[in-house]
Amino acid sequence: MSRYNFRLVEKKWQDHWEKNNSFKAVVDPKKEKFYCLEMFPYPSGKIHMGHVRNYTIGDVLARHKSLQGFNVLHPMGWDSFGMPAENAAKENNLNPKNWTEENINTMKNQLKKLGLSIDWDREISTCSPEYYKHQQKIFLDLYDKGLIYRKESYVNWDPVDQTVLANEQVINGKGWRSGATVERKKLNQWFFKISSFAEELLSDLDTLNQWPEKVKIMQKNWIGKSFGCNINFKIERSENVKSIKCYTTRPDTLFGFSFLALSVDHPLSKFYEKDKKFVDFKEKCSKTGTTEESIAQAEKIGFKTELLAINPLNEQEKVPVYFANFVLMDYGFGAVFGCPAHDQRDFDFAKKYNLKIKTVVKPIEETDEYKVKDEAYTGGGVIINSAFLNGLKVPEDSILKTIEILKEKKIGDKKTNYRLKDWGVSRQRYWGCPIPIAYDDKNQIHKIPEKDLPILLPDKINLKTKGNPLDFADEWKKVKINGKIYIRETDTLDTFVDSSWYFLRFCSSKETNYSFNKNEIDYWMPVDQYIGGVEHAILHLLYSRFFTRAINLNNKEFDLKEPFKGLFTQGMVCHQTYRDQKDNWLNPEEVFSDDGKNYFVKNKPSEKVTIGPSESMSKSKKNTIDPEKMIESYGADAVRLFILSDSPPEKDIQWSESGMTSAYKFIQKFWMMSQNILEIINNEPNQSINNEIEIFTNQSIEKINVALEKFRYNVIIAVFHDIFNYYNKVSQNKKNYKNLRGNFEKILIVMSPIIPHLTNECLQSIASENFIWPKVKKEFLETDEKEIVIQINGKKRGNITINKKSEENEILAKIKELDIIQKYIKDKKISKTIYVKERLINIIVN
RNA sequence: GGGCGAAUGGCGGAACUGGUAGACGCGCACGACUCAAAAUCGUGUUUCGCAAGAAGUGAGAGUUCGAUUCUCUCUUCGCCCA
Repeated sequence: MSRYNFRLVEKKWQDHWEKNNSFKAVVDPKKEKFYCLEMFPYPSGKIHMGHVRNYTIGDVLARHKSLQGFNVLHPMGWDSFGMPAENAAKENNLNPKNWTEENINTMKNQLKKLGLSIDWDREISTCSPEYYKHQQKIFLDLYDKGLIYRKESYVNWDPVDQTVLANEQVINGKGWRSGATVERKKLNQWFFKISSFAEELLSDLDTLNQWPEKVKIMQKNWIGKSFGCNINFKIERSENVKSIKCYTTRPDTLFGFSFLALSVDHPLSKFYEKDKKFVDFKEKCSKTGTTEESIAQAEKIGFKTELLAINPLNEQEKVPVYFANFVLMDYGFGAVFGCPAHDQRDFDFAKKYNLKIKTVVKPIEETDEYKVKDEAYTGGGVIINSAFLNGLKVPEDSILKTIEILKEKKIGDKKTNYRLKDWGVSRQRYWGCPIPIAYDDKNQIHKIPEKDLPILLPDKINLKTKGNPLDFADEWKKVKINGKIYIRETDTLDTFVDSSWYFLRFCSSKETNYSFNKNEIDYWMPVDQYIGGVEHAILHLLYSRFFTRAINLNNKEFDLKEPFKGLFTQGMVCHQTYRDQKDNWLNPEEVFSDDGKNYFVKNKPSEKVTIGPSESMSKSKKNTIDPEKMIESYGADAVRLFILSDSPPEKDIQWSESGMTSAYKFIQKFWMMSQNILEIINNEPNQSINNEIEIFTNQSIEKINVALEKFRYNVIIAVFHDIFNYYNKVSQNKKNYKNLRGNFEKILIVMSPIIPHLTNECLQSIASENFIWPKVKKEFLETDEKEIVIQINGKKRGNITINKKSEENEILAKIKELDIIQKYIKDKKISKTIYVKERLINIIVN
């Protein structure tokens, strides 16, 4: 018998699927649909193991649903705008378009070698004009709906990449890509009004019952709804202002008021612009980033004004007014009241500038003499030192009661606030979707007419400019609208925009006139199962939820709010890291070991290698494994099997060579065993039925069904091994039972989502083309007899096989006769027995 | 600092709503085949103990006839937010 030649077999089936268009999805109202989507990749060059894991998980689901009779949509595309292409093109004097297209070609071929059940007819690429034309249309649509606006605002500026960064692209005050210290800069920017959907995006999380709880909590925190109060503080010693408005979530600590802090961008700042000290101070503040994190970490500094603010609850009390670096203009009104005793930030500030620290909340167990000492007290308790507020419970009663009082006194008003800010989408980059806007000489905004879309990116461009290359594309920038010459917007859209609606476009990717085909959207949407990395838990998913709502607004043709019905977030692929004696990272291929304990450098065998912890695969740590090489050495089925086998899909997986070879060995021995079974089936007819085969097969399928529902794919692989162990014994028996063929066929079908090439090859010789997912015969899941556990005082002491219909006293009588039990119960009184049906019997003696 | 989650053999991990802890795999040991090795196959493999038996799911308590599973306290680690 020949070894399994995976190269021939896998090629054969991949060609077969391609030729027959096996995975083409067509709207069919008579069939129930299933839209299975994995997050589409960025075409960076080659696929990596993370992709293999992501797309294998999705493929198993798509194939399973298809066998169950669903009409499955399983598309793939490319998130192909973005900086890596621009940077690579700059370095190598290429065109980003060519670089991207080459990568797409390579990666598409690699994905095909994995044997994925993808409808390639629907392929999209976000950098192609056929795609971004529609994105520009959507932009104009949202602009007309008032969901897009332009404003001057402070941004995170990356001085190396010369571009604006989103808050989440700033990590520890540094640009996520360049690593440069991020600065604050004021620029005209385009914004999407995501904040106007804040309440809806928050409350509708409750409807997403097939999303991981963890992701919903992350989104909830990100939206950050808070209740609070607007308070007007009267101001003394100023000719310019009579009062300043603050937002606070802790009005109940108002008696602890000891300073008022303003953002340096507060309208009041204009009266200080001639004061050199203030200008210097403002300059110093601009060195801090704009993220909450960088502001929290920076040292708290202030600029004291001559103004005094009056405590509205105690007008005798007047406190200084500062400009401070920790107050953000776009949160509340750019002004906060400082209560050092109960806010750590205010506490630090008060310590630094020697301001009063008055305790107004005490923990329940403390006396009224309690005083805050080394740090602010932010916990619950009771209000003290606060006149008519004294005794209120913090936070249950205190906040709402205080707001009521302030409202009565016409000092303040209840207010809900959100942490979620509008989404800045302008990027000073070439390789992105052009914004369909132009400006006249008075800088007035003009829409590019829809008939002139798409606005193509200029082919010829000098990428070696500082800043945005499009700013220097003089010819391209000029545009004629209604006979007048305008200047185009040269910023391009954040690539998160591209991925915020691609799942809609997949439904009708060939539709040329409209962005979507209503028929197809109505049928396919929402995505039934979305699969991807947890790193996109907040932004991509939130933006997509926003986009779907924004398109839905005032649109009778489009009836959808939540794009992703089910969400699954998979873990990362990790691998051991290696370093040489000089602490340089080493590739796994540069390392060898004779004993599996001590590792050495391959071309310098005397040099010892330091083994680091297993970390997520990354090029910088050189601990990546090339999927294509693995597929070439072991075959796609083996790679698919291994990537699913070792850990539950939501957890990180450790890549190991031994695990990979073990998967390969399984493929080989399963093939051998299958050939033996197929031979038995074809050669030796036999009329008897083997009940055991029936029971084993049905139980195995049931286990697989249960595990599939819960994405426990690693458990399915364990069942595969059980199946091999069992059928291998059956094959050694060499007896052909009447029910062997049917049962083995079912086994091959339920294994096919994970190892499709091998199973299809085997199925070809015994089954028809159109197999369906087998139904479990319940009658074979359980037998009449069952082994149950005997416990004495809760400890396991033995087993007994009983008939399921036996009564408790019958079983007990039998047990009393057993020798192994005798010694535990003789001379003792049985005070109680507990019988758990078909599970165990517990005898209590004393 | 806040939120969420995790901790089970040498390793990855299994265990339905509280009911036989360690499925399955890796590794390891021994054996078969072989002149030999690789490959393959077989047997064993939580710990202590010759055995009977005892202990055992990060630590400590609690609820229960019975706890990996529920409750409380603590430790360590991971992720997110600050």
